[in-house]
Amino acid sequence: MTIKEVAEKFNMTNDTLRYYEKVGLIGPVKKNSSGIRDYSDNDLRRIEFIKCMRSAGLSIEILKKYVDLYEKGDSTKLERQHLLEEEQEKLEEKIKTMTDALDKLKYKIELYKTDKLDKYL
Amino acid sequence: MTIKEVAEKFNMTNDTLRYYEKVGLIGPVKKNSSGIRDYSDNDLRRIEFIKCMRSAGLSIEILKKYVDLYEKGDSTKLERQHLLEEEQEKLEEKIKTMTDALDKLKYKIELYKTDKLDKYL
DNA sequence: TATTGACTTAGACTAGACTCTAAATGCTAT
DNA sequence: ATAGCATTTAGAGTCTAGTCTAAGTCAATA
Repeated sequence: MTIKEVAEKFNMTNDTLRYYEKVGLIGPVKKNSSGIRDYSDNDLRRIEFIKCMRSAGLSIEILKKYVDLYEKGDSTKLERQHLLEEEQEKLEEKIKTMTDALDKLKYKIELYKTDKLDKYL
Repeated sequence: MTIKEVAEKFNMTNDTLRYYEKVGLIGPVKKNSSGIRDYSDNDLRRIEFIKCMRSAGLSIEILKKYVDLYEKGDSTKLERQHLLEEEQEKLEEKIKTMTDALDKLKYKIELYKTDKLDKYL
């Protein structure tokens, strides 16, 4: 699969794909005889995972750490699990924060709708 | 209230408070005779709102737009409501995205825990 | 064969949101 | 009154995560 096809499939840019490869989140992707990337199914699986985690706000740094551990082999399984568990906690907290803000936002909108808005911002 | 007290109360830095004031999210905050900020209750209310919305990911740009509309008076009520409704939608989508990612993360952790991990990242 | 368009690289640039620095002034305690 | 810490300003610097540019290569088409 070409970079363009992958980019379209996952709704991201060619630049971002090359950038992820450069920082070591994916690949190195195989190139054909004339130097053009040809993404494998395994590459696609990784990209999907990375994309999903990035969209949830996991940093490139933490994902890189996870990928590096994975590359080191089975001996890092427990460490990888712990890393993911930490990110799970952070994510749960973030979702909680956002849900609280959403509730406040909804309440304020309700004040607008019922014209019970007070004099403050 | 001094900038330091406000910063502590809301767990942010003096710099951030001055920055928010510079870009027009709050204030201008009153200064005492020797030029030092003295935050009013109204300032605090604003800061709390801004802080909450920022923590949910609303951009400074959009919050500035909201504040500017507020400053223009009652004639902008409907526009403000619409702005908030749009942000509500975005926020709901973001929470959904994050919840989906969280589910995948939990599933992967479960694979680690039960040692059913497949050979992929 | 010439052009067009996709791909490649290295490296510069950008946006957003702070965060820090320097130099000046002010407040408090000794 | 002097030290030592907090505050002020303008403006520079930082960090993250891309995004863009320039210069070059390659394959397919007119």
